[in-house]
Amino acid sequence: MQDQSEASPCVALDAATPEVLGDDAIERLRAIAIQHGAVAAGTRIFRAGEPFRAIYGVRIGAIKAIRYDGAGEEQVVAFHLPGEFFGLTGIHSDRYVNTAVALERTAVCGLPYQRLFHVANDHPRLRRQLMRLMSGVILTEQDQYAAMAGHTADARLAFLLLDLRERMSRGGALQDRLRLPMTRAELGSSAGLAPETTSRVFQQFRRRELIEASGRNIRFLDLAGLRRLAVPLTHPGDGSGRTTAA
Amino acid sequence: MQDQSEASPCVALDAATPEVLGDDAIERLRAIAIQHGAVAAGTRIFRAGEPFRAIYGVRIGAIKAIRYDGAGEEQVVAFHLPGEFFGLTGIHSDRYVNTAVALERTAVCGLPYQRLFHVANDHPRLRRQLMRLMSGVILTEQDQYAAMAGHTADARLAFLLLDLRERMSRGGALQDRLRLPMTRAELGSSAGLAPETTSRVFQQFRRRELIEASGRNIRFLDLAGLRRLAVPLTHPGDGSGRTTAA
DNA sequence: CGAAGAATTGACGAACGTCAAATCGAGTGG
DNA sequence: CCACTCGATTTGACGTTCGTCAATTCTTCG
Repeated sequence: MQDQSEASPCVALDAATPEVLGDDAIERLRAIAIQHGAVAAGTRIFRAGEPFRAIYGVRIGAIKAIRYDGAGEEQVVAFHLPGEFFGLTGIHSDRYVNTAVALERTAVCGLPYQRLFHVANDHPRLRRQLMRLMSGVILTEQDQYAAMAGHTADARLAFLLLDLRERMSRGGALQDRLRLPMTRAELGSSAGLAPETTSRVFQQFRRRELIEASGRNIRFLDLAGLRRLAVPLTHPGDGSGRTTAA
Repeated sequence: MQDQSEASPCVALDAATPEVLGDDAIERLRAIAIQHGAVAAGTRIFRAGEPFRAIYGVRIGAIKAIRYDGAGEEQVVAFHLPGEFFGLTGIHSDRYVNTAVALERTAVCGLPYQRLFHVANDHPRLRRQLMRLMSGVILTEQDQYAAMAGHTADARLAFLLLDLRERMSRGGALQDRLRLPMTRAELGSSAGLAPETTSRVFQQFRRRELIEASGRNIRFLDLAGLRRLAVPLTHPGDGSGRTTAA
């Protein structure tokens, strides 16, 4: 279930091991994957409206997927962390619909879609893995939606923090410290909250001794308390972990 | 682009014509598709936690995908209209994560996933179509999310009504009348709003002469006005229509 | 060291949820 | 066919939550 994201998530699609995909598929994926070097914070990987060419995996760093609201206001649609894939919506539209921006120094790898499709032509197990990957993205999307709709600012942010904690500890034990790659404003935007509200909820969490937070550095003090606040996300009979996001 | 949903959306995957899929693929899809008879409102197609077997398409009627919030409160995740597919999240989890309930007299067709996968083994174009389908679902999910997050009740409901109008006129010209398959409470829940708020916004729309509404029957009086209210959904350089939803 | 952006804090008002009660409407059994 | 009944919808009153505007402090990076 764990992976070595830093190596290349594009070759370990959705945490698939070589045993799952087969050596030949791994080999050919490696051949078509484009390993991009690290880029600075603020770099755009692609922009909304550009023709779709490849899906991307995060190797190091973090990505935000954003849209521009009517008034040109930025709205965060999702965050993408190491081991996760993004740009998948382009498959349907032949164009990217979101803009992808690096939140910090970030390295991604690209899988040109046409070539990926050709490789999949020879590898049923890769095909199955791709379907699982996309299904997992739909799932995370729905989880996020359900966690936000109709809940208080407390519940949304508690959910987001716990979610980020899980996703940022891929392949290792869950940490009780983490460094957020995004600003309060970006975190709030992804939860449909104003920056000030986000900041106030952080203060409240501190007062209640649920977390310590100095700037972007977070320390979890009371996980049980946070979980009580957050939306439960009842996946009945679910023992498995989370998946990559769009 | 149009389809004959009532015949069988399972054979016209995501509005794919026979020319797109090829006659043989169509034939084999027809062979594995299970055409279920119409069921009464309130019937559960599947429940969260049940083992995943098939993805479903809506032929006639409407489906709501729901989850149960911590306190056992029902939360609407999505609506599914004729021609659209649901149950796709099961691919990842091997279980259904939502419960699917018929909102009115509804007929669906099932595509057993293992068999579908086998058919796709022989048909690259079907594989491509499946990827497009799932990508489209991710896209609609994100659209919905972006339209709800951080916007007023007015904007959310205006968006939802316009969205339902488009989706309920598949294959035909857009109607300015439609009959909503869901209650105010369900509509509100899917937008993260209380039933009372939903009702009040409807009253406001009536006073402003944006719509007529008696019970579930809606008539659009001022589309331009509604669009001004609703969230723009800027898909830059986008001339295409919408897609099926999860 | 300085500057620009990020985070915090306060005050205020608008938007929305909650509780409660009244009305409407569709389906049902007699 | 009609009265009845249960749920859906509406309406009102009220309190809470959250967004907005504005000012201040803190960080980070050049």
